[in-house]
Amino acid sequence: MAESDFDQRVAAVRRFNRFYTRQIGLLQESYLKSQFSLSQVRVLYELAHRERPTATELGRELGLDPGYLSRILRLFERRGLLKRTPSKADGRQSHLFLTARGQAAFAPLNTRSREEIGSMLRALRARDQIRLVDSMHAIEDVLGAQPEKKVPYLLRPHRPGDMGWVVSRHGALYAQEYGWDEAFEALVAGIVKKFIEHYDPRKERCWIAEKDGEPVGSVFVVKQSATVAKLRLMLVEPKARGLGIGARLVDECVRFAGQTGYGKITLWTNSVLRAARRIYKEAGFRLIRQERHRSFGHDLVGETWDLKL
Amino acid sequence: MAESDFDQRVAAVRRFNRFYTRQIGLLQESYLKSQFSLSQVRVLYELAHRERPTATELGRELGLDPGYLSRILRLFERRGLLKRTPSKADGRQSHLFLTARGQAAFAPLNTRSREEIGSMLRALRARDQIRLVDSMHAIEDVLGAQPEKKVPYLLRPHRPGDMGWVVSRHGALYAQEYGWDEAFEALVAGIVKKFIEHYDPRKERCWIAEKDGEPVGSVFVVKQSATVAKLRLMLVEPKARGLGIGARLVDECVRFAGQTGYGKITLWTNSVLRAARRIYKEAGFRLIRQERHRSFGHDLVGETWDLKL
DNA sequence: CCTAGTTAGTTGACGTAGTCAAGTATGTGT
DNA sequence: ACACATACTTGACTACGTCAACTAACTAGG
Repeated sequence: MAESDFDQRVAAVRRFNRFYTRQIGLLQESYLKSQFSLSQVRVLYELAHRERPTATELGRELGLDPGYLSRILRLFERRGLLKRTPSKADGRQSHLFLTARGQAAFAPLNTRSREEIGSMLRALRARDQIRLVDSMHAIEDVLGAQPEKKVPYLLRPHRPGDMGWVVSRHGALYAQEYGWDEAFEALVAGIVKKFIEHYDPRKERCWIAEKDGEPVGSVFVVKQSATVAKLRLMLVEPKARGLGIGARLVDECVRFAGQTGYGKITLWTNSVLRAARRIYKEAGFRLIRQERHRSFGHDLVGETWDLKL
Repeated sequence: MAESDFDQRVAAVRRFNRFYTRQIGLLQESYLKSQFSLSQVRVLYELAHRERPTATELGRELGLDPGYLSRILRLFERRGLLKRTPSKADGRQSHLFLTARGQAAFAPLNTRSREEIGSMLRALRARDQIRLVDSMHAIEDVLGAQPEKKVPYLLRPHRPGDMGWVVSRHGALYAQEYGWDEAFEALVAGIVKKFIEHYDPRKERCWIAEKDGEPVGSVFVVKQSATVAKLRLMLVEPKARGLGIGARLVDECVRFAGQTGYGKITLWTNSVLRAARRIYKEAGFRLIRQERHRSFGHDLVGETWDLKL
């Protein structure tokens, strides 16, 4: 009796595997239209969601043959999607990360996948959606999905629509959190306008942090002079704070500025922005000077921070 | 708020897909050791569990390219694993079915897969097993797995261990259902012994019906003379009745006898075996003669049934 | 400090699984 | 009777993925 129960469970699991094999097959069809194979997309995904993993780490996670993976990575590197930095701890390893171009290549795949799942889900009643998601969690839980160390957000270059978001969220959040008036939103709008009009892709950059498909953070690097980069408009949505997104954004800017050949990166902020100040400090910026000013309807202390590259 | 919930659900489904892609990858590794590719195994599985499907039906179910499937089927046919009978309803289609050899080739794969899932499940606590299976059911339910038309059993040729099962289950079931004494089990043992000792693979055959990995039915075709085949020892476990296993077993015998070149298939049964009699009748057998006899502790009416091939 | 053994990653050689497009024969709708 | 769809089949192709051999760097033990 108990044994027969067990056999039925085995049969149920096998049936589910067949069912889901097919299901995954259907969902993966979209990759066929892209320039990447399924394995390549999986690698891209992991690269976009991990903190500078090593090749072995990826191979283990995805169950890929090391040789095969090595080739995929080499291809990505040749196409300029990927860079490596040698590991300090272990000379055999490298830490891998997507370049802006790699992030840009991944973004549409990611979006399409999300849209497909979204439209599949939308076809279900809300309670079925919940039942589905709960069941999936239960399975992952039982089968011991390790509590993923992946970062739950991803960075990507800006694209149409992002600039409006940057302006409106800066306006809304600073109003809400510090009571700043519309003058600030206007200032941001001006910065953004200038960025777009004079955008120099070789020397300037914008990153948007995305979580569950929504923008939740931004940062800009603009050229102040041939040797000085300026970091601007760093923002993280309240609901996405505590994930290290701010630090990651700043980190990305510093790395970019370093690689691009700037000698220094500078930024201007205000003393009331405590969280941001801490991030700059941790990233290695030094406070250079302060000055009082009245802006956005408040008396503020402006600060200039620098980092030598 | 509601939209953010929705995004999180999409993210959860995507995470599960990644997780299960890997999971399935792990479970499928065993096929690498076999002589078949994953797709071939999937095709074999469907062939073993469906009633004479057409190629299109398989292709649709498995999501395979028709050309690719056609090649797989041709290969199976060349290896003698598969036969086709032209469809009467549609001249373009054929109905596919595994030969005994095909069933024999599939059986060990099936067993290994079941063992692997079994050992994975055994590593879980009973309540986690239940939670897993329930969740899988929920997912299939929500995602609308069509209420599978597959037969929940499969036929395979006999293998070591089966004969003991045939003898003991005949003994036990006839004792339980009709009160027959041990003389019947002895008779069965004699038949089985003779079958094994004189087994002629070209002209004789045994099928075991299996459900959830357990034998649940049997039937034998033995050579009575050069032109007459004899059907013997048809049995279906009570818990597996109502699935059409009996009819399928008899069907298989008739087909085999026909293909093998016999002119007639005959069988001997007793009038009390109502269910079996009906199956024989439906398969096209005609009652040839009856005779009273006392056997196994009861007064019985023996019957001989024939079918011209 | 040396050695043996392990691990990270790379490369070459290879086969076949799977795709795509064109073709044949049969069936279906108007 | 016609066009159009469907059920396969076949040929041609390739890139996906496997396997084994190799180098370089790390680790452990005496």
